[in-house]
Amino acid sequence: MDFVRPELIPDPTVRRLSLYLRQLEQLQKNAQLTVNSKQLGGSLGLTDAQVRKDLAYFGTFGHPGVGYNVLELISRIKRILGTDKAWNVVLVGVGYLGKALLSYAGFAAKGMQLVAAFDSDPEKVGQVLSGHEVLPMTHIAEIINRHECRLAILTVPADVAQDVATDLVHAGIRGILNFSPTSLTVPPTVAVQAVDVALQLEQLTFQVSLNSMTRSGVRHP
Amino acid sequence: MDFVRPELIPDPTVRRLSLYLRQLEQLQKNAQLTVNSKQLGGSLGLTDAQVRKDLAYFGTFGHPGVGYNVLELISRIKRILGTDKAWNVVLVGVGYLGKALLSYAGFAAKGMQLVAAFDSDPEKVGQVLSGHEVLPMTHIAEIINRHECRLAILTVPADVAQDVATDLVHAGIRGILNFSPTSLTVPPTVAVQAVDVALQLEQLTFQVSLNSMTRSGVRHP
DNA sequence: GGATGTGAATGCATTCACAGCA
DNA sequence: TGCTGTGAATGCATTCACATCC
Repeated sequence: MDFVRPELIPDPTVRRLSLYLRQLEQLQKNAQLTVNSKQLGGSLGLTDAQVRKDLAYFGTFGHPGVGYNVLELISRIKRILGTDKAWNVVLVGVGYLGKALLSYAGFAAKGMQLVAAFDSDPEKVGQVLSGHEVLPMTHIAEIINRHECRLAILTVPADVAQDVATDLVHAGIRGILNFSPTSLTVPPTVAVQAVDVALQLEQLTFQVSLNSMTRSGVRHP
Repeated sequence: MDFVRPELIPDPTVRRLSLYLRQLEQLQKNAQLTVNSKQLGGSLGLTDAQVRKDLAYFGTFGHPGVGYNVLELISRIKRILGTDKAWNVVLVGVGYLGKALLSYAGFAAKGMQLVAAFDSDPEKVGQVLSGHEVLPMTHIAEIINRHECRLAILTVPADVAQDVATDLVHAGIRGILNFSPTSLTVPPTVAVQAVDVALQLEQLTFQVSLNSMTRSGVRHP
């Protein structure tokens, strides 16, 4: 990577970087060559200043009077996010969700190589799903080592998630995409991203309840 | 709901409310009767002050010198989030992900009634998946009306997501759980929660790259 | 002219620290 | 004493506004 003092980049900025990338890839498909901060932010509901400040954390790659070169910006952001390289990934827990993720094409598009899937259920071990053989949990450490995996997708039941996570970390995993509804405790050298559909549904019901309140019912001036 | 000036509650607070609820339900299983702000926050990596401030937005239901009554707090938070009532939900887009979500038990646990699934593919229409018959898209408005659905789960390809979302909103949907990797444009009366696995993977690769940089490589003082 | 990059100003969210209650 | 609820203080993130450059 090529920016200074990386530790003090705001988390929200990194989130938006992914959004910019998504938007830019769309523009690229439409054969648009350059984009300015107002356009890029507008479709995402962000201000132009926000976009410029975000990008400025990582260097200065805009062109005053013109905007940003779409292809250039795509490649810069990919390098920043680390998706310009290939990553080997393991998936643990082949339930409904795990199966769905095994057949998810988006991983490969982001440079993710799914090298193996694991499950503790002997019934599932040996099955081949979307081209991936399900292996027993006992092989986790060996496979992670052999393929130098740094990322894991965790789709096991909540009550075993912490134990599995600890094993993964010991085996060398440095980032976990956690689909189990539990807060994992891991060393500070390990990153965790939580995906919790139930939680997001609750956010929705809250917002919807709120909207229906503030618009129809009593006004709060 | 029973709190004043709901429009000025910080978004992060609402997110954490869901986390508290998850934690509290765990405590309930362990038959713990009360919990103080330090315990509740600790397991989630939050300070005690944070917990107290969050809860105080919605009233005063702690007991000085004691803490919070677990059962009472669960029921209060559920009421705040709106998950004490039942919600009818439709799912649109029966791909790999849609199928996985149809068999997801977590919905029912949060009071969600999945009333129908829709897909535009004639091959899929008529199939019964996890007890839900797949209906053609032409029936969306009618079903939403008949069951007074306010929530929708959107698992269609990105290029049709905006059109489907617009239809859903016209049919009366007020909250969308969006799994398509696109930013939806909807009226301010409609809430959207985005679930983007590819995006979260990018966050992970960023953090992992960062960690391996700042720990082994050059230090940035 | 048109758009970037950036210090300064603003606006939020988190943390502190303590009064008050059981 | 132990813990809550909360104004005050701090710390971040966003927005403003303008000097700068193509």
